[in-house]
Amino acid sequence: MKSIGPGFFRRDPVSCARELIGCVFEWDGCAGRIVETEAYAERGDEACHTFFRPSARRFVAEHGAGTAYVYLNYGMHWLFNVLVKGPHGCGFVLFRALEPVSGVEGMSERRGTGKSEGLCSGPGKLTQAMGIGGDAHGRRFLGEGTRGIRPVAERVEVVADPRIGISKGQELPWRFTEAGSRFVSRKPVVS
DNA sequence: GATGCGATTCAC
DNA sequence: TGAATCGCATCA
Repeated sequence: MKSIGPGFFRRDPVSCARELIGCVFEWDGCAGRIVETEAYAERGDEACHTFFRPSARRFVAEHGAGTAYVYLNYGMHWLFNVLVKGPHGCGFVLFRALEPVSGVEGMSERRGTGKSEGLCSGPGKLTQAMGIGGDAHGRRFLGEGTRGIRPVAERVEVVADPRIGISKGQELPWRFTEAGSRFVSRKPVVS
């Protein structure tokens, strides 16, 4: 079975984020089509952790492309990123929403709800549904055991619009969603 | 050891 | 639309 390796993440973060739409993210028996991502760039992006956190800059320096960057937000939500290290710049791809494919029962259990549309429609909900926590931080996961990413099976139409929930860098259209998907955290702004 | 804040979520 | 929520990074 073909799957995406670390080489996929040795390019620029924006291309990675866009091209991950439609891929299938697998994590310990759960899987979902990636329908929403965001790109963050190490340089020149005020919204990126590297802009204001020395520890994030250290993380980039000390880890390889394809490593998981997981952190706790609002004191309660784990957010899952993949480290990108390209020749022209590094950064992260934030996984924001999935269309559940398998392991849906486990997802519902962890989320405490039965509706499939809202199971992974947000970065915090996604990690809770998949059972991803801080123990994944700094770990490689591509092709490791039951974890990995499968490439797109069919062509998908991708929409770009501004990233969500940030106070700086809003001018960059670095949020990517599958056109018309009902599984995204919010419908993209029509521009 | 103290402080401030946030790449969210859910209920109203 | 608004408030909860609290661990972590950062700085003193």
